[in-house]
This record gives sequence, structure tokens and C-alpha cells, in this order.
Amino acid sequence: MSDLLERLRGRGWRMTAQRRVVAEVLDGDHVHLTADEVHARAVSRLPEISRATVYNTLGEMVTLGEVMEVATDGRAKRYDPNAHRPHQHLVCGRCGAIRDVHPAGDPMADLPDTERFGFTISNVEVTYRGICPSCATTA
Amino acid sequence: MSDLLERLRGRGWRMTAQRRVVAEVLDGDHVHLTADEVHARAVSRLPEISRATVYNTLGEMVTLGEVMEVATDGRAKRYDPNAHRPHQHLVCGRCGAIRDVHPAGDPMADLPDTERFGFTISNVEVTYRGICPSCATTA
DNA sequence: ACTTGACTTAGACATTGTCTATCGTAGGAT
DNA sequence: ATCCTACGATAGACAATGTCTAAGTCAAGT
Repeated sequence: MSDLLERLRGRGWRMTAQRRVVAEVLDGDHVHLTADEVHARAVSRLPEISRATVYNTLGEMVTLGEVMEVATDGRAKRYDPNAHRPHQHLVCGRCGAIRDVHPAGDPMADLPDTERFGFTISNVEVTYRGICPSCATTA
Repeated sequence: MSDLLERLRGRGWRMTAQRRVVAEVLDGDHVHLTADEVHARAVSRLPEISRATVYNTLGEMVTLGEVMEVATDGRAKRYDPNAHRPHQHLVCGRCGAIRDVHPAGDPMADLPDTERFGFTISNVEVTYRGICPSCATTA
């Protein structure tokens, strides 16, 4: 696990118990926790960690580009540690389950200049929505 | 304007002053208001309309498929009256401006079966992110 | 015009996120 | 090893967005 921690240290981050715990909780594939879920898990390892610290730490990781923010439903933002590996998301509309997926093709190329309104486009997010197998059976 | 109103009436909706005002406020292209923005504009036409009614009405329009919910930033959801005309969104990361865009190609076709994890996929949302011309000049 | 069930209202409450003032501590300096 | 100090952590107030409830109101069919 966490070369995430190594990358952060390499950028001159002061290493604290709180930051270590947040990075550890976020580790893994298909991990898309909300800030409060991260907090809950962090508390079980470091009971006195505060909500503000978790929010701050997640925000800094996002700023550094080490963690991606994912807004799949207009509710709480989710945090995805796979920022270094480009991917998109597949979301179950019933239970909210999220999987990382890797579509073929480049959606960026699909947007003609006439449809760019002079914007400088930096990235594209694709969200596939549907029903997951386990929700499909329990109609 | 609103065949939206006609469509809603055709579905057995009871027509009230509040619902009419909400539908009118939402009319137009490149309209992506938050619920509270809709409420503010509705109040100027019908001062006693309540926040709860606006939230309820928007929610019902979404359920009926007449209005699309757009979550571009993990903050307030925005409401897009162009549900009947498929399109994607282009968002300015600085000022939050949103434009409707129509990419070529079909992102649905870009997701191989092996990447679908058994999901039944019903739709795809594509969000292009960048900087709009007016934000680009005011560095 | 009446009646009724659907709609609206005000405001409490819930969830998610931000800010501030104060305290603590990581890590370099000595 | 100890000390300093700037940066990080903390509690809790506050803000923004969304949901719920109990009671009043009204659209539309009869």
C-alpha cells in the first residue's frame, strides 16, 4: 500500500498521525468514501481525530492531485484514491454502489470546436448510470 | 414556451399557481438553476410560495422525466429543463458557468461488456471541465 | 356549490461542509 | 536531547442545502 504516503511526504508534507490515518483509510481499489465515512473509519483507529482535520486533509490531497473528488449524486462528495490512474465511474441508481471503469475511446475528441464556446477544456468526467446485479434481482 | 406545462397537465397533474410559476421560471436554453435560485425567482412572481413546494415540485418533475438533475460540483443540484433533448454539459471550474453541448459519438458504446460488472446501464453523463473565455482573460 | 384528497405552508430538523480561535506538535536548529 | 516555532489539529459555531411534519388551503370532479 501507500505510495500515497510516500508521494505526500516527498512533496514536503509534514507527516502527522492524523494524515497517516486518513491516507490509510483511503487506500484500495473501488474505494469511494464520503468525508464523513472517512472520518468514521479514521476515528476507529485514532479516536480523537476531528471532522475538520479530515475535511482539511482530504481537501489538500485533492489540491495536490493525489486524490479525486467524485460527485455522483449531488449529495456528499466522494473521494477516490486512484487519481494517478485515469478512469471513469459506473453508479447504481438504487443502492449507490460505484465501480471504477475504463472505457475505450476518448470523449475529449468527441466535442467539436463549435461546441466548445471558447472554453479551454482540461478534463472530462463520464458517469455511467444503471442498476447493479444485486439490486436487479431484488426488484 | 411551455409545452412543459402541457405535458405535465396531460399526465394528470393538478395545476396550481405554484407549479405554473416553477415551470415558467425553468423555461429556456442553457438554464441550470439551483433549487434556491428557482425559489428566489418564483417568489418574485408569487411572493408566498414556499421553499418546500419548490423542492417538491422540482422533485416531481424529475421523477416524471420532464426535468434533469445535474450535479456539477457536489454542491447544490441544478435543474435542466431540456430533458427531452439529449445533451451533455461543459462547466467552467472557476465561475461555475454551464453550457449545454452535443458531443459526437456514443460513450455508451465505449464501455466493453467486461467493464460493466453485470450492471444494466440506462444512461451516460459526460461533463467537460475547463475554463471559460471570460475567466481565462481575468487571470 | 360542495367535498375530498391532493397540494401548500412554516418552520423544525438533518446532512454536509466551512470557518475561527485556541491548543498541540513535527521537525529543524541549537 | 531539548527547545522553538510555524504549521497542523481541535471543538464547536456557523452556513448551505435538503427533508419532514402537522395543519391549513384549494383544484377539480360531482
